[in-house]
Amino acid sequence: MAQSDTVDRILDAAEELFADRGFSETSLRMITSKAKVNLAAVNYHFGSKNALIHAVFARFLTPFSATLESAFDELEERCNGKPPTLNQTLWALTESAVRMPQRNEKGISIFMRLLGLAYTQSQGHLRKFLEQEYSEPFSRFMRLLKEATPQLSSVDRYWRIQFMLGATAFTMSSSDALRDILQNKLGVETTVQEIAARLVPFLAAGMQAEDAMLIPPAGSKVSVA
Amino acid sequence: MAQSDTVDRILDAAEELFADRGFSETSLRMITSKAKVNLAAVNYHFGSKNALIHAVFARFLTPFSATLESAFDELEERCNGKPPTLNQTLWALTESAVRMPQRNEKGISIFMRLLGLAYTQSQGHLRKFLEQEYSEPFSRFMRLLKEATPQLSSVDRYWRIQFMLGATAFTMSSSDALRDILQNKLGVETTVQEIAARLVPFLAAGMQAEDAMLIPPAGSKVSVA
DNA sequence: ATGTGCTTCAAACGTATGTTTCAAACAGAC
DNA sequence: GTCTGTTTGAAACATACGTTTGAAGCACAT
Repeated sequence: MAQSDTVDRILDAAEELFADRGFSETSLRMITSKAKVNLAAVNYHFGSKNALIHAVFARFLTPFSATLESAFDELEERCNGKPPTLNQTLWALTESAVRMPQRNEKGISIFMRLLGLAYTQSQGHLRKFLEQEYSEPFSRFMRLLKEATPQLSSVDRYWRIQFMLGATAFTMSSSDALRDILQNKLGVETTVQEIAARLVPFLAAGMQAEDAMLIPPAGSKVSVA
Repeated sequence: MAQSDTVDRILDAAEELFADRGFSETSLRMITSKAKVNLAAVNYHFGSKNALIHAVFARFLTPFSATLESAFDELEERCNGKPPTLNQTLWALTESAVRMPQRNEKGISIFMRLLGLAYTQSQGHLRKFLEQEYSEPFSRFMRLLKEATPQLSSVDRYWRIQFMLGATAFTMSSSDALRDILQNKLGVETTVQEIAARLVPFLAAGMQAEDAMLIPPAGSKVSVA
């Protein structure tokens, strides 16, 4: 699909294979043979496998972060002065993700899966790269979350953000498989948009949960009302 | 530490390295040199690297699933007849995890990280192994969740369980890194028990969220039919 | 002490990986 | 057409991996 330019063919193949199997488990030979290009092309065009990984992320993260920035701009303008609510902030994010121009029907799913891998697969170089390149929209999102949940302590907010990230990345990364299971079990069709629409209330509720922070003493029969 | 039996030394080293770096990124040579045993010992005692991975999981998952079963037994008995609440069910799970006898101070953290890896790192053989060996406590947990949330539709419950799994697996799989970040940023120390204690209220609140499925704010192009 | 079964050891095997090499093919400018 | 810089191609490189081998070591019953 798209143009038959070598660089793009490599990126397309790498993106899909990385999302399917992870980084270490995907060899350059798999990528180049799927892309139908010569093995040496990766090192010629990108320099190294790690640089290819960075390029795969940059290709969708750069336009996404631009879309996100303008979504935040619009949101803050619409709220003129007052901080956007948690729901508004989360919706701005998911809408930006869903509205991204997709290379194919699996686009959003691959997108999410890669983001999840970036976090869980402890590739030091990737972490460093992402932090350097995309710290701005990330911190802005964090700031909006902070302003939308002033009742939370910094520590509480930090962890709950991690929980949100996890629920999102995990669900979206395997959304294809999960959709299939649901289809077979209950005969229900589901779109990614619908998953997002179910996810956001879950996240918002969790984020705003009453803090029932009692670490139950050993032996206690816990009952959190 | 413990006995200097070769098998245990290998398991100890493998467990720690797997938790630190993932499965594919950990070589048998790293494991055997850390364990100070001969390279061939792994294949001699376990048969293959995959079998070693299974053994690492079995060593803590078998006693854990036993602990969990009895925690569920006790919980259901205590509720005599009435289904346990969502909070009770979630706490029974996390308590069982936290109370497991630890090999060292990093025990629970390694435990969680490995569980997270099992989900996120798409090792087919591991998935199959875990499903075959530990399906019973898993289905029981699912049944308890169903009884604790009768107000949810099957579809809603299905997705929200995925969200819970995701938040948990994701957070736990990178809990060390996340703890370090928190330590550096806010100077706060965190134990795994505290993370779990923060996670449970988040999950419970998300699970029981009002189904506000129509939230997309004004100006949104998302329409969830 | 001698033989037996299990365990360790150093070395090698075959395969797969990321990377490099250098000649051939190509495109566009003159 | 010829030259020039860029891209492709097949092959090799060095290294790392999981696994296998066969001899040596060991504990222990006879």
